[in-house]
Amino acid sequence: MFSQSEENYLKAIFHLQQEMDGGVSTSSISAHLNSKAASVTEAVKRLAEKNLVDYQKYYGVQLTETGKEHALAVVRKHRLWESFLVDRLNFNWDEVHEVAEQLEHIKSHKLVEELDIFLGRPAYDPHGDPIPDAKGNIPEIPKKKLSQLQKGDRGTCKGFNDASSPFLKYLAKLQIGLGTSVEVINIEKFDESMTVRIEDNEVQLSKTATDNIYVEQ
Amino acid sequence: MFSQSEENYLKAIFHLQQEMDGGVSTSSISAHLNSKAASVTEAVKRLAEKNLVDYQKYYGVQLTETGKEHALAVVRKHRLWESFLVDRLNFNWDEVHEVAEQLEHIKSHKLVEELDIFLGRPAYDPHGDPIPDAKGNIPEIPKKKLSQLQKGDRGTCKGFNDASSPFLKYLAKLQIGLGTSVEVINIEKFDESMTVRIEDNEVQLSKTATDNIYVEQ
DNA sequence: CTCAATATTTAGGCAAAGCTAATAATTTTT
DNA sequence: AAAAATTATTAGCTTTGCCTAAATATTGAG
Ligand SMILES: [Mn+2]
Ligand SMILES: [Mn+2]
Ligand SMILES: [Mn+2]
Ligand SMILES: [Mn+2]
Repeated sequence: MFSQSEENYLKAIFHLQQEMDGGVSTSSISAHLNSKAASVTEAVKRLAEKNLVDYQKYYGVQLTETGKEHALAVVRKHRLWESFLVDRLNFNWDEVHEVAEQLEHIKSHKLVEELDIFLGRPAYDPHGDPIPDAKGNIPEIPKKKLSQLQKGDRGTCKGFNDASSPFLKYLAKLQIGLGTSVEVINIEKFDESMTVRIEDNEVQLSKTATDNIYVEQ
Repeated sequence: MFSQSEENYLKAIFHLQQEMDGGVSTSSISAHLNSKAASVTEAVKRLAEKNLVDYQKYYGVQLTETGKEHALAVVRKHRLWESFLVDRLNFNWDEVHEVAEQLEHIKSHKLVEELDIFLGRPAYDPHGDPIPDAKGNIPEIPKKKLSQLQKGDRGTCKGFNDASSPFLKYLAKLQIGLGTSVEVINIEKFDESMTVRIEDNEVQLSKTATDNIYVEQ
């Protein structure tokens, strides 16, 4: 039906439009996918041709209903496969993303459904991200970044925005994972870096790091 | 490393060279992959460039050592995934081939090894085909076609040459599966069709069918 | 409000993979 | 041993998807 490349664009646009409002810009897509802006322009033209996105020259793209449905189906597959790899095949949570990037493009309705059943219809993937159901419903949890907390606030880690292996390994080293309790001890004015308490240790986190950690207060 | 298309060619050549001796012809590859001879010629030139096959114009191709290793790795993945689909995800044996055609191209050494362990290192896939081990070793079982048996001979089904859904459904209807005992009751001279006994029933099988059923006497 | 900086699109290339039609080599038939 | 039939290769075109460099539109600073 759709090519891997097309699916990657749909997924990227889906994720980006959660963050921004209005159209998703050519440059944000190209940054997200490590490609060049010119390639993105060409790609979104093809997607618009197929009615998967609305595209206004110079003003970015937005997914159509069909485009969003398909993007959600890809996200569902990605997260189900990540769950499979961690829960059944002894992968670490920092090893699954690249493989899931490939597996998410396998086309078989039955495969997705049976995998879902086999895994016991999980609601969240190993990184704490919600898994859309077969109809594309996804629990809209209001996400708060750790960087948004104030001095003295406490919270529990609910997810991470960067699925890269280096970041996840870094978190593991600091003993930060899903469900970890954190307390903001101090925030440096000049670089917004944070001192947080995790169990009995105090650790320093850069703004870059705290921007990528989601918490629930 | 290698593209899906390249892997499909390697696998096709591997299977074809088991049957013929000497070089594998352009036309046999194109028939196997449902493509045109001209496309095959171009593809084998690219494969030869990468030292995956030896190619002599007009005289077909043969896999190099590297080419064979890679082909076996793809066959290993195909058969492991088929086993996974049938053993763990409730697929029927006639539904798995198309999906495995996609899954066999997923690139992750760890994934293959963990899947193998998860499945209990199976030796055969759901169709009775042997699964190569991580080093590419594959038990060379001497295959005999049902069509090669004589009147009065008995045998046990060990595998099938055609993995297509229609053929496998046909076999299921006749109650023929792996391990089924058959006895040759009669062979028609003019079309080589066979009457065989399966349990207490006698069924008629065309030469086309008996050519695709492997037995052990 | 104008001009420079930034973002985006267009133009022009390239490689992979496929196709059809034309050509050339091999094999089979007379 | 030719001629005919079959098989394989080459030539020329197409689409997808990506790139760089050039052109153009938008935006933001003064
Ligand atoms: Mn991921
Ligand atoms: Mn994830
Ligand atoms: Mn198969
Ligand atoms: Mn099989």
